[in-house]
Amino acid sequence: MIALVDCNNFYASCERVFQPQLEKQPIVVLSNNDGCVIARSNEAKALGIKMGAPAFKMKTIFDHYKVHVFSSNFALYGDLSRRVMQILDEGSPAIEIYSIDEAFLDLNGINKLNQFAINLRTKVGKWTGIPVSIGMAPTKTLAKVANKIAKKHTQNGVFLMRKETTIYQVLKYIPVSDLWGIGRQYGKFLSRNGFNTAWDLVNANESWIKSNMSVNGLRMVKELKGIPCYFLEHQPPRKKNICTSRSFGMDVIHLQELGEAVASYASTCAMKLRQEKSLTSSILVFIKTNPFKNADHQYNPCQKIILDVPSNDSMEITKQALTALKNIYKKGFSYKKAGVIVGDIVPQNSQQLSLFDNKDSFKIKNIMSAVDHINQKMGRNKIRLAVQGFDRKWRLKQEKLSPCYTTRFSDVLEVKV
DNA sequence: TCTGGGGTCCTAGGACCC
DNA sequence: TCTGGGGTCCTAGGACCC
Repeated sequence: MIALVDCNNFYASCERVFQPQLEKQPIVVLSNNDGCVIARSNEAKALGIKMGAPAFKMKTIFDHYKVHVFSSNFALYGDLSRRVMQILDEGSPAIEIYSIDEAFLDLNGINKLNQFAINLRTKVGKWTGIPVSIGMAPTKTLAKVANKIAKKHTQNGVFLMRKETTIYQVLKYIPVSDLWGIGRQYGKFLSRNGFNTAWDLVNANESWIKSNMSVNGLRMVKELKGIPCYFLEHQPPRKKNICTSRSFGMDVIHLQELGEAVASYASTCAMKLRQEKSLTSSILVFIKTNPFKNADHQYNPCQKIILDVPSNDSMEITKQALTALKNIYKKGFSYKKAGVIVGDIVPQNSQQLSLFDNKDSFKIKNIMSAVDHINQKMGRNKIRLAVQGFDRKWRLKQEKLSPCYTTRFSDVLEVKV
């Protein structure tokens, strides 16, 4: 048996932990640059605020219903996530952290499943302030279904789906588009072909499913029938690509400022590579104009540079990224977004050296680990490359940012007695 | 004024090799 | 009359997830 633990309205719940007066109040959290709604409390959902809605179009509703609006505070969400996952890890035989707010648990050897889940949920709530829902079933896909029921149709936030009769009964009420692995396109496609509920898929012709929805669709159907096709991954697999990109808070015109942004994203990619103990062999830089400004000329170029020797050195990766940027930059456009993607990633310990490379890689490695160490201790970007700039006018818009209650000393709550 | 960021996997088709 | 069989690698496009 597998459990899926999912934090309810995670980002919105995080904002509420340190502001309990917001209990029962509508809350939304906006994407970077205060662009779109990416999380909503139940009260905000009830007001009809849609996921992904552009914030500027919702302003009247926000004002009228006194919705509490937050910029995203990933330092806070990441830290609370880490705390929730730690509790789940300690309380179960094995865990796969699936995303910032979800984890699969291996339930092997646990007897009273319902009681176990209720206790776990209470503990997470008490220790972190984050409400979670827990669904339990024989496969990951079914655990996802069970979780949905737990969240929407139970008092205690826990739902166990084990007996075949229970499972099939539930599947008759689940629309195909609610299933894990069915997105917009497959949802429409299946409905055109007469499949409405998950139960219809259980009874579908498997070879038709495979030829129309690839092997992934087939796996999903098998999992609905209780045959496991996806297993717990105890160690996160090495990433194949790492991307750092942002929209700008304002239009950026000059190469200089664009360069600061690209240099910053490149150094962040290099830092993420070092965290993963990986090296990249290719660096892709892209810049984009604003696609919503129809009247403006659009220009969305990219360039990829292949490295002779795989690297995770910030200086090297940034230098290459800036070369690519200079190649694609054109005057006369207003740029809205830029990004760096590193790919062809290999493990740090299997670096293919070059016969003609005369860099002192040992020295560079020491520099980078000293920089990482200082930045970890003293705050992000305390030590950085000068090309990353100092004004950073292109920075994100974050007008409603909450304090980093748990990760920054100056933001720790004060209690007056 | 104003519209996010970060990933994975699969398949088909085109190129190449022997 | 009529043109094999077995591979690899790369890319673009399309689907999905959070």
